[in-house]
Amino acid sequence: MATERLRPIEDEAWRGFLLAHDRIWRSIEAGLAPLGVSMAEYSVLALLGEAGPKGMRMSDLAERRLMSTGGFTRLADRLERRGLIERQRSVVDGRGFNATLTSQGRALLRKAWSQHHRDLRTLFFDRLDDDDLRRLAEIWGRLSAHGQ
Amino acid sequence: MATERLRPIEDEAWRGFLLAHDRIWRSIEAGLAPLGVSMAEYSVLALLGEAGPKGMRMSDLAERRLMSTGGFTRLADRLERRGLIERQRSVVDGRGFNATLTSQGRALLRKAWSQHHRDLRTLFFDRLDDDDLRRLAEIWGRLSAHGQ
DNA sequence: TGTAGTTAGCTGCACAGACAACTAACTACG
DNA sequence: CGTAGTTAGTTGTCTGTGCAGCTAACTACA
Repeated sequence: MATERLRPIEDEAWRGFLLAHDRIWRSIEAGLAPLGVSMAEYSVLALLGEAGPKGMRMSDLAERRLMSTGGFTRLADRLERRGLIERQRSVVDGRGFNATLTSQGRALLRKAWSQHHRDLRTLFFDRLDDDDLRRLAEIWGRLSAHGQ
Repeated sequence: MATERLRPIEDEAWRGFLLAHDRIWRSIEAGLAPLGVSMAEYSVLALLGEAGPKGMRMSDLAERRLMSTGGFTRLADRLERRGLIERQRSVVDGRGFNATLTSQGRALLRKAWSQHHRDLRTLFFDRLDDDDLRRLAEIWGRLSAHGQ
């Protein structure tokens, strides 16, 4: 309970983290918006793009996206309704579904990917050198480490 | 259009950023949840706490919170309905309202603040030394710089 | 093999927030 | 002073997501 005030440098590092994330996230969303995809939607297409023709299980997609399975069902519904992905009942597990990109989905992914990377460059990578990137990666590792 | 693949270190720095933010954000929300406040609600209380008895304008709060004024009206409604803040018509500008903490709000802020800082310590500050913090602050600065 | 427990995904409901349209109040300029 | 334009805040509507509860399918163990 004896939590004492943050020191200025702590405050700056923390507030900056939140602010930078917010700013960059919004910018990237705004870049994708003209293509009609949100970050959430884009990232599903990207995951399926990486997965190739065998696709991915719904639950794995939900987990990678860090969202609830309920929420992900709706997200997949939207993508399927727009003809960007397809769901097939899994052969090995009758409860599950396998999602794959349609060719339309693949086409949109290409455009979105290119936009996304362009924005990422100007917002993030152009402003950081390799030393920064290594340091960041190392810091993320420490922040995610299990114990304290 | 010649956007080439991300290098591994870029990928790691970027993905780690998103992941770390998500993880920490959720943990802090979870810490506040038993007190019945979300991060959004807490941060309004915190802003009003800093502002002192003179309070803050609705629009300034919305801006600091990086949310739409429409959305902020609802957020303020919730806090007011729970007796945590009060709105008074501004004396100097008849269109505006000034929000201030009630004593109930101040009491809740104290508890939430302490919880928030405890979590922030174990999730963030305990894992980073001053050199990390300085480096982060510097990086956030570069990421928010206007031009490229 | 049958039964108990678990898992995958879907659905109903609730809620936070965005956006656009609106009203009331302010400002500037002829 | 009056009129045109701007600003502060609210409201209606919509969308995305979480959670709890559900069904169907799987697994393990007696």
